[in-house]
Amino acid sequence: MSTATHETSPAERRRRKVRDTILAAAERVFAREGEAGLSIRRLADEVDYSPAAIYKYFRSKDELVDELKEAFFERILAQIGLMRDTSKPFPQRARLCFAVYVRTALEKPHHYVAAFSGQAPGLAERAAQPAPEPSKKHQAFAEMRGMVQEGVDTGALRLDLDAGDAARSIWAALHGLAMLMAHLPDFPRMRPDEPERDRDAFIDYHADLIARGLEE
Amino acid sequence: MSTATHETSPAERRRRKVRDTILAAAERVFAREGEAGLSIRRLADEVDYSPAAIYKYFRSKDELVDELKEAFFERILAQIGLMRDTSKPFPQRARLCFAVYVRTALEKPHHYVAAFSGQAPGLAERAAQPAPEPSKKHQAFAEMRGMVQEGVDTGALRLDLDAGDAARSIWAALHGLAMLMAHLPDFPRMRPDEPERDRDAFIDYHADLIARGLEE
DNA sequence: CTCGAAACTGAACAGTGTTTACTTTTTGAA
DNA sequence: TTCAAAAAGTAAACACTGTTCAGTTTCGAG
Repeated sequence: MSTATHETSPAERRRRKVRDTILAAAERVFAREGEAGLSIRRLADEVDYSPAAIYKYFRSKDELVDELKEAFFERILAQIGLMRDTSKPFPQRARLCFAVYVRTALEKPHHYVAAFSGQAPGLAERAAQPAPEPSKKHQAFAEMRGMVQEGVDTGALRLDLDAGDAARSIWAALHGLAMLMAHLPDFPRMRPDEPERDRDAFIDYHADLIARGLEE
Repeated sequence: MSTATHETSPAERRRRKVRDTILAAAERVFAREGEAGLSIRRLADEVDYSPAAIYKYFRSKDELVDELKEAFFERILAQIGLMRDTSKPFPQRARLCFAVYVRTALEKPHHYVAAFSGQAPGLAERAAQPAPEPSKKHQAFAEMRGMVQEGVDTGALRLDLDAGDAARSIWAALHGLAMLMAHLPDFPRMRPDEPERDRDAFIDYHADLIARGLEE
């Protein structure tokens, strides 16, 4: 190192730029066609490199895709974070927060589904890192728990609630709707002969039902 | 046809037997290793046929796997059906039914996850069949709706509930827990430093929270 | 026994993620 | 400026995948 600060050498910056180009191209394809549509060869084509070149920037396809997923979950985290400091009263705020989670997840259904499809990082490679992931998922969970705790403390929610368990349950319920809607393109409608349904409205409905389970 | 009834000729029976053998082998592998671990070549090896032979019995791997998934969902349907005629009072019965859905789903996590992973049969091949699937999924949903309707009619649940919407919401909430637990091998626990958690107990907890949202 | 249909197979096609050996380019110091 | 070492990039191969096709073998009814 020549000067002083942990600077970025020109080479380093150039490298980072190429890496980002690859990542951006991958993001484009992935958003439209999901993991199935994203092949290394196609990606290499898109950025005008050889397939092998990709491996100079990412250890594997999984690692590359993981980065896309993490980035997306960071957005989910940010969006529900925005709800935290809203001035609305608690019951509304909670419902809004729930709905925002699902709505944001559905901005990129392929990303969201993929985030819960890869091998659970427990069976395959256990004891790899001692503290592998405070991953965005966990942060999103922590955010939920914080909100529940506030509700319990202020008396807006049942007093006998354990914030952790309640947050887990909430998360599961929201996750389910997100997954279902990501999978069934017009979910609230279940048969073709039913009338078209408003997805947004149903998300609110679901959020309300969850909130009710915590209140009373 | 020679005699009278829609009988099964020896050839037909032999064919069915081979088909079932393949299906059984596929089931074995799939239950242990999921769709990723089930390749046509490996399956062919397992049943001592050539890979091409499989295609005399199944149009594609997807069709084969679909049969495994449908069969499994039939079991889920049967299990929650058992709860219907239980003599327990409604609130308990509902909670039991919810829990049974999740527990049965987790008997074969790979099956359950795969059932919601294949392409949503809407974007790709629309207008293929007019009435493509009253699939077991829909029947399971219908079962839930029936239960909700009973609860509303007997006054055990809120009177303003739409049975259809409520059932959808319930399904989503249960689906979420099943998916989460299928993905995270020790779900209620989120960090390795937390104490081990009882999965079964948490399923009951979740079922209770859902039920509360419908009562009061 | 015969002949057509059904069962079955080996080989290939087009695709996948990944690795290896090799060439080209860039870089930092003498 | 020169020169060697390191980094960037690549063609070709490996070991897979689902699937198809041209054949061969087996079987069952007339």
